Amino acid sequence: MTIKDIAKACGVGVSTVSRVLNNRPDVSDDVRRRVLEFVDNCGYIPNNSARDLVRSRSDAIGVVVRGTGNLFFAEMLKTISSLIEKSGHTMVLHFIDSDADEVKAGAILEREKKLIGLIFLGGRYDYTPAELSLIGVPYVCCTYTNRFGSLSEEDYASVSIDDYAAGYSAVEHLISLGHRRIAALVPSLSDSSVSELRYCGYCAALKEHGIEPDRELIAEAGGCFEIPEAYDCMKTLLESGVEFSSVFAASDTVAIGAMKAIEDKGLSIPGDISVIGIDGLVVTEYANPTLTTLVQPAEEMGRQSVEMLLSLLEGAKTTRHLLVKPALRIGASVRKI
Amino acid sequence: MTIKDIAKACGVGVSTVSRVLNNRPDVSDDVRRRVLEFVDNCGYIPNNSARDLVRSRSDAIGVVVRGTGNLFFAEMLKTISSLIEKSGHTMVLHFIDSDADEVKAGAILEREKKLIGLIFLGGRYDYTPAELSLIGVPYVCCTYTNRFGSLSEEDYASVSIDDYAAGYSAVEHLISLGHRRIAALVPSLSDSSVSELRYCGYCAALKEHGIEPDRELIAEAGGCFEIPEAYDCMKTLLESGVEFSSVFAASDTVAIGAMKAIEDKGLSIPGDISVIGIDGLVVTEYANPTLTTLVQPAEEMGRQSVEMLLSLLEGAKTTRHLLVKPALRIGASVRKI
DNA sequence: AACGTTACCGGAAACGTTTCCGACCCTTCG
DNA sequence: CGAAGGGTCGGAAACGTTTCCGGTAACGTT
Repeated sequence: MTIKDIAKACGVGVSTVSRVLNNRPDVSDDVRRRVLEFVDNCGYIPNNSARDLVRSRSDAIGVVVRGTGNLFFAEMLKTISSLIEKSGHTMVLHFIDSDADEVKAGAILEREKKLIGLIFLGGRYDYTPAELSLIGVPYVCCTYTNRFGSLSEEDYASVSIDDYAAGYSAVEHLISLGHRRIAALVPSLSDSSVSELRYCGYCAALKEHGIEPDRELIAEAGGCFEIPEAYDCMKTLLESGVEFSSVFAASDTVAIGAMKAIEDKGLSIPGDISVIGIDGLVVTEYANPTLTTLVQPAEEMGRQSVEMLLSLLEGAKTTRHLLVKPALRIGASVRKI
Repeated sequence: MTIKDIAKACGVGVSTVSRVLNNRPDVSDDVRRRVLEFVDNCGYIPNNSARDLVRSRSDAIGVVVRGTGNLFFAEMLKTISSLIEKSGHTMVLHFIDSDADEVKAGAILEREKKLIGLIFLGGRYDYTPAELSLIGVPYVCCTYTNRFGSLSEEDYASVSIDDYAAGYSAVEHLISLGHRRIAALVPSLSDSSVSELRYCGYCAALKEHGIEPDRELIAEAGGCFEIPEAYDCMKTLLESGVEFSSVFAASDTVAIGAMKAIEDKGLSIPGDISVIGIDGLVVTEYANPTLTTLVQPAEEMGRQSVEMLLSLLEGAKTTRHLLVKPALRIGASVRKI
């Protein structure tokens, strides 16, 4: 069944059928109705390859995910996937390693699959306009904030929580409960704007309250917010003998690893050490103890990313930047001292 | 840059270039080398739309995931995605709700995207040959075992752990440590072969050891191995006043929810109640207490699924069935009584 | 020497759509 | 009454590839 068959069956030309199917004007209501009615009943499935060929582009939106051990992305992916589908597009998913270059990966993907748009999940912090110009289609950087000014506002679109505020709030919460010696567990700072910003929030909150950040309390975990790396990192910190009453984990997955390391040392949470995370993963609501964390709404952010990309695809010239406010979710992993 | 350009540049015909690019015979070594050399240096990107159009099929493999809250699938997806990519195909991911029909969804997806193959993650237990015949391309049912004989071996291909054995071993482990009153927490039995089989393993192990399964100890959670549903289900069971010393959770996510419910009631694990799961999620290695579970190797199973599908695509007539043996991972959530 | 076979190659059709262009009819206006 | 213009439509080119088919040259066989 092709549009040629439809044309023949309806006694019209193929171009007319094409116009009807694409909601174009220049078709009389009478013909439009006739064609539409026939199409509805004949089980016609458009041939995307043919459309893509002549338009020399596809209907696919690429999603590049960096940091696959990060459960937060898994939570977002479902929303993103279903919204992309609902909008009539196809999602092309691409996982990359934490040390890979997502812009390059996205650019390759774009050309190979003839993407019309891209969503990046888990960004570095040091994009340059030159790099980004490799990408020839609209894109949204989700989970990325250009806090360090390597880009101007018009260079990109973004959806993220205010990672700086999240780090700041987390630490402020600890301080408000009497903590002064607060360790920080952050994934490779240079790899991610998220990590970097949350760390900066940590430092700022400390300074704001008259506490000088202590190099000894800052542990840089490898990887991309993965649990095992966080565990190892926390273990090393504990064995270093440095004193602290609480841990600021740069993400919930990091917190999960950290909590385990603490417990394995025979220490209790929050009895001996308090732990706070950022992300608000579902699973940490069911952890023991329940993690106190700053929630970034996965579904909301996924939805906003897709909607923003779609509006860019429709030609909206105003590249927007959405900064969601993180919300404190009080668990049982932090105590007053 | 098209193959026509390449043909012109190399002084050969387009069909020759096409043959070279597709590794076809009937090309002299000399010409082949010349074309290949040129192609390597000119940054040619094949136009998939054109290829798909003339072949009237794409290069895409569909992955239909049912039960999105199940973290196990998230762990598999990365492997599946990267292997599909590495094989030169495109992955089309499709999440469906726990009450949706994955065969129908797969069939639609197949036609719309002109898929060449499908992988199903999270299957029902009651497929019929008639239903499956809706799917016109090779497919692999991952996480599905045709234990109930509605299908014959040639009707499908599958990769899964021996879910029956997993349920059996889990319960046997509990019994070997002195447990006799073992509650079972299973997601909607009728929805999933996995759930059903693990439950059967549970019953069989009990009977084998002279314990009659007690209806009161069996709690059916809604949903698809989701944490919150499991929590609610466990909570209800605890409040029902039935006595038991341990819980057989049909999956690790179920176990996570169950453990939380138990702790929220002020009971300790494994002090008051032991918990055993199935899946071997990374996150449960870092739970408190570490979950005792039967590991199904996510990466291995993802790899096998893709490889099996690829071999089917190459025309292998032997539909295979892989049944991975689950491995007991001892944690701290079960105690001897 | 004639013929068959093999290896290699190029031309051209075909895939199903979009879109450009021209054509037709009808209305309106000078 | 003729021209202009808008509304409606169909034909055909074009997109870039694969594949069928036919052709040529070289070589071996009878």
